[in-house]
Order: sequence, then C-alpha cells, then structure tokens
Amino acid sequence: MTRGRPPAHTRDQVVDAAIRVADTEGLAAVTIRRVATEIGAGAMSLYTYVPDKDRLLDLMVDRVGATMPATPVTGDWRADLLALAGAQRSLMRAHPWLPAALPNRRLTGPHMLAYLERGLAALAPTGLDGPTKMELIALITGFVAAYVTSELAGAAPPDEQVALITSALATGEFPHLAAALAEGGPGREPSFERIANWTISGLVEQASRE
Amino acid sequence: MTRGRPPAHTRDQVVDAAIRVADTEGLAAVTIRRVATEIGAGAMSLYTYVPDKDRLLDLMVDRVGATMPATPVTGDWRADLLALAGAQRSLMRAHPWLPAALPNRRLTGPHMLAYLERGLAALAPTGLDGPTKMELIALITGFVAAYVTSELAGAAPPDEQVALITSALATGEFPHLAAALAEGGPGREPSFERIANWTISGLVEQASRE
DNA sequence: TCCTTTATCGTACGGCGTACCGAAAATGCT
DNA sequence: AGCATTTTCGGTACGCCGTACGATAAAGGA
Repeated sequence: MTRGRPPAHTRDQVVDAAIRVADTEGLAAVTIRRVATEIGAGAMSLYTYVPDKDRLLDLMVDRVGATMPATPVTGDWRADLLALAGAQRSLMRAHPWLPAALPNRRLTGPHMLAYLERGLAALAPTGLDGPTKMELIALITGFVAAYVTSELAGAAPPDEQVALITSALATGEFPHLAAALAEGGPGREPSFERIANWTISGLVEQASRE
Repeated sequence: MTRGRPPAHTRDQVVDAAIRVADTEGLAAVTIRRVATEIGAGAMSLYTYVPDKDRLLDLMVDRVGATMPATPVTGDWRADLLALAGAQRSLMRAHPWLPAALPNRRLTGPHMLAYLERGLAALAPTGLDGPTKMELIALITGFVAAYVTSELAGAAPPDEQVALITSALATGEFPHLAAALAEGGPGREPSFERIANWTISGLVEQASRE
C-alpha cells in the first residue's frame, strides 16, 4: 500500500525522546542532534518527523499536556478551578522545563484545547461571558507558571545576589524591603493552595462584581 | 592615576547599545557580535565591560527599570498598586522584549530593588506581613508581564492555528470553547485597568481576609 | 527487473558564545 | 627619555547550534 522506504521511528517517539532529554538534562539540552542520538538516528533524520525545532517544542508541550489527569467538573467553580490549577502545578513540577517553554508558544495541540475546554466548563456556573472566562483561564495559567517557576528556583539564591542585596540594604534607601526581609519566615509557608485560592477567588469575584 | 590603556567605551554604553538593538530588532538579535558592531568595537572587546551574555541581559533589564517613572505612594494601596502596574505596562510596551527577558533572571540591579521597595511601600497600609507582600508583588508583576505579552502578540493569530481550532471545534468535543468563541467580542474590550483591578483588588482582599 | 517513492544521514554553511593571546596604549619609575 | 607595568583591544579559532542539499538505501508497483 504505502510506497517508499518505511520510517524507522514515529513522530511520537521523537517527541517522547525530546521530553526525556528535557526532563533529565534541561530544556537547553534539547537540540536536534541530541534528540536524534537519543533515538539512535542521524541528526537530519529528525526532519522527517518534525518540520523544525520550534514545532518540536510545540509538540512537546502538547504531549505532556495529554498526561494531565482529568479533574472533574462538579459545579463548584472554586473547587474545580483549584483542582485544575493543582493538576497544572503537578504537571509543571514533573516537567520543570514547561513553564519556560510555555510562553510565546502557539496553542497548537488538541490537548491544550481540551484543557481550555475544561476550564470553561468549570467557569460555567459563574455566568461570566466567554471572553472574560478565557481571560481568567489565561491569567490563572500564568499565575501557576509563575508560582512553579519561583517554587523550583527558590531554593538556592546565589551568593553573589545575596551580597548585592545586603550591601544595598546597608545604604538605608530601602526601609520597607529591609523590614520585609527581616521578618523572615517563621510563620506559615506559602502553600500553593492558599495563594491559588487568593488568585482564583479574587479574580472571579472581582469579575463577577461588575 | 589609573594605569593601563583607557577604555574606549563604558559599560553603560554597551548596555544601551544592547537595549537599542533589542528595541529595534528583537531580543534574538542581541548577540555579542551585533552589540559590538553597534558601538563600533571588536566582538571580544565587549568582554571588557560585561562578563558574559547572560549578565548583559541582567544589566539590560535593570537599566530599563531605571526609566520607569516614580509613581507616588499616597496611602491608597489600590490606586498606588494600579499606578505601579500601569508604569510597568508602559515600560514593557516600550521594550517589548522585556516580558520575555524577565523570567529566569536574577534580581541583580538596584533599580529592581527600588521597584520592590515602592511596591512594599504601597502595600504598607494593608498591614500584611512581609513575605505575603513580597509574594503579592511578584504575582502582580507576573500578571502584567502575561497581560502585555498577550496584548502584543494578540493582533495576529496565524492562519494555520485558526484552521486547527476550527477543525477541532467541528468535532463537537469542545462545546464550551465553541460557545465562548462564538460570543465574539462586540462588548467591552479587555482594558488593562479593568483586569489589573481584578487582580490587585482580588489578591489583596483575599490575602487580608485571613 | 526497473522505476517511482520515501526515508536515512554525511557533508557543509553561516552564526553563536567565548577561550586564548599578541598588539596597542596609557601611566609610573628610573 | 627610556623602560616596565598595567590595562584594553580585537583577530583567530574551537566547539556548538539549526538546517539546506544531495547521494544512498529500501520499500512497492509495473
């Protein structure tokens, strides 16, 4: 039926290999040559499956989106959105390159559309109009990405930066900053649920108030 | 007094040249060689003023931060934060590469610390604790970056993407999405102030409620 | 068998960040 | 004045990158 030499791999194998490289070696390690050797192919063979590197990144994003568990739509928009945000956070923690790869990327894949659909379904009880719902979903997604980014990076502030900040504080020009840092953090830790609740409840309530 | 051959340029001249290139040709055009020719120097001479390209980006971010107008702190946190967010938005629209360059970047510069200080001062009347105030500022900054990004990119959705979405909608699997898109946008436009108000008011009110 | 179609992948090009190092240009000392 | 010292300048080169091109290989159809 199909003429010509049969492909030695599939597009999904290529995308999976790229995701594996990104997970273990970081997004910067995802190069055409690196992914090709990952599946035991020559570098140029990848272009049989993927038009260029940028599209490969699109495919990676959509493919990991497929692994996000389907959260239920119960009719309680607050709980539903919180669950959706939690699923997003888990996904981004499992694939730390995702927040960095997400911006500037087209909404190409069906899994991304499915995610959008679930968010809209969760927001249905609010009675908000369509464009507003879309904006809220984009804002919530952006928030989760920002949160996970700071969460993953937060652990280790480089020495050089600490030195710069302390020397800046010594000038006395930043009293509020000095006070805020001095408070330290004996109290409660940030807790994703707490902040996600602020964002979600705050946004939706304000949007509904109009 | 100072020994050795005198420098032909200054660090600020280098950073300004890099900003000029980014403004006119995009962030991708900011390469060591390109910036060097911009100031009429050899490529390797740049390394006299900047340790590596990553630090150059840090310096660019901090330097444009210096041009952000100083918004007043009146005691009305809502108005003050909105003004601060508006100033940020203006800055990002003047330097469209800024939202893309901002994440993954260290808070190295004094101007960034000054910005943080202003945000903390604006939040002082809320009585929130230091760490919470810091988180709120980070979230608001992230929101503005996300908003401006979509604002700048929004104009032109590529044909290929439109085709993909319409074909996906034709399957009937995305009823909410179809409905939301069908609503179109005859009504009010997004308006930065409106959405910024949602975010700011929503976040602070929720945070204060605890 | 030979032709057509398709996939494989070696080679090569231009561009990137930047290590290395000799040349150039200033000052300070004798 | 002459020399040593210190600092900057920038040419060359290395190892990466994405990818255009084209020869080669492997399948089915005639």
